[in-house]
Amino acid sequence: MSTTNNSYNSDPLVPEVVIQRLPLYVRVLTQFTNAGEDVISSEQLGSMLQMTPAQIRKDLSYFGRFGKQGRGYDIAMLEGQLRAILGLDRTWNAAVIGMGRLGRAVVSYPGFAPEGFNILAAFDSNDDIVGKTISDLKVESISRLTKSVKELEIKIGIVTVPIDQAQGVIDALVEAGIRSILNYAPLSPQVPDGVIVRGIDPVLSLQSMTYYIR
Amino acid sequence: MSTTNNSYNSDPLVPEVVIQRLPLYVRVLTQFTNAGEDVISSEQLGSMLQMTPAQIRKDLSYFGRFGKQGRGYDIAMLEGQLRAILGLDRTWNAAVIGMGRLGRAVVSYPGFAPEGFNILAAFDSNDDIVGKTISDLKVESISRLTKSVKELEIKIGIVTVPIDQAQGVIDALVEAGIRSILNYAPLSPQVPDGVIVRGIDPVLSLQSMTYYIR
DNA sequence: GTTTGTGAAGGATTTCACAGCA
DNA sequence: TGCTGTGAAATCCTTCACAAAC
Repeated sequence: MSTTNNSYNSDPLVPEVVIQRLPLYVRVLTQFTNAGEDVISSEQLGSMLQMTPAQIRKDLSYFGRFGKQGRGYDIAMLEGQLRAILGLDRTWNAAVIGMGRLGRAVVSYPGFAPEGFNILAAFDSNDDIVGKTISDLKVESISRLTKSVKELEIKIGIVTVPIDQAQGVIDALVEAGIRSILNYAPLSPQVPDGVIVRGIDPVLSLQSMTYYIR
Repeated sequence: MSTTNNSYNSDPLVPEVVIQRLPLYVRVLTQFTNAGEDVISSEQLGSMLQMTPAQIRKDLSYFGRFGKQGRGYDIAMLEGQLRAILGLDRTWNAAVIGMGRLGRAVVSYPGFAPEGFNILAAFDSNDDIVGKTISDLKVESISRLTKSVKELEIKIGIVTVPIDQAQGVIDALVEAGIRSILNYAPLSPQVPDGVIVRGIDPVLSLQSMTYYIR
């Protein structure tokens, strides 16, 4: 996918792969709530996600005992628990760096805010763009990154600059104290331990699919 | 990730995880070629990608013996071999289904064509959009999907419709003979064995990062 | 009867460590 | 000497299978 790119694991007690599946569970639970259901079994969850019921039960068992034998899981309760575990029971402030075509698409994407991810700042290195307002965001110079990150309590950096600027921007984000980066640039950046980078790279996803259809 | 979402594995002799890393190697090798280098060691590749040299050597050993002891790998040769293994030594035709905001961003993204992925057709269910030309593509009705997929030899479907239409569109793609789908809709679709789906979902990526910074 | 939670088993992946070659 | 290729060891992850709970 795009693709995930990370090596940091703050808590080896819970495998990274498990953490990455929890949002999938949250998503299915939300769908079931909207469909008016109350209770769901690991069997049902598994068939929605094309995975085994045992894996779902094992994943959940890292965090507690959420189900009732003979019945299954209370959907609303489980969704709430998982959201709390993932830190989704609050909002998160993000900044987008790079306001070209991609950055504009990202700030106007309507899928972030409903999930609690608020893009509060936009940055660019190009003086022709700095100062303009795009999707209600006043574009700032990258030199103001550290200042704005502090003032706005930004915890997530979204990198949408061209590839040749990406490592520099990521260095600047790390310098500014950001520990979570969503990277749209097609490279694997170097980051210190403790900083998590997830890559969004459709080309990489396509390039591994072709192996199976070639 | 974005995020990857797949369960099909046509050749269990080579683990899926290995296949997914090969495009990363290709990308780094391309960078090194552009930087004028001739030879690279597993140590160097590993430090670029923040992974162990042993893993890289083991991954490559599934496909052959590409290196020279005491020296490393010839960059151009290794890149060529990996591209051939992945099926990247040819072009691939793709169709985008859903020409709203996201679909327009995808067809105008300049990163696909240089890597050999050509978007040759665009579809939408909305009659107000069908017939319009967007980025040189005449938008067709979804009812023409099967016909156009055959005529244009399209092998990859890129799904950018709203969530409530996504499963239906994916069913139609499978029906039309497509076995590789890049899915931008935020759901885990049901697909038969033999069809590969990779999901591009920035929200899912963010939702697992917050666990580590909460 | 149904379904969870979980040790134990099994399988997959990564890392080690070193023989062999340039 | 330097670095690959690879069996063997170690680690990690998934699945099994069943006692316990409803």
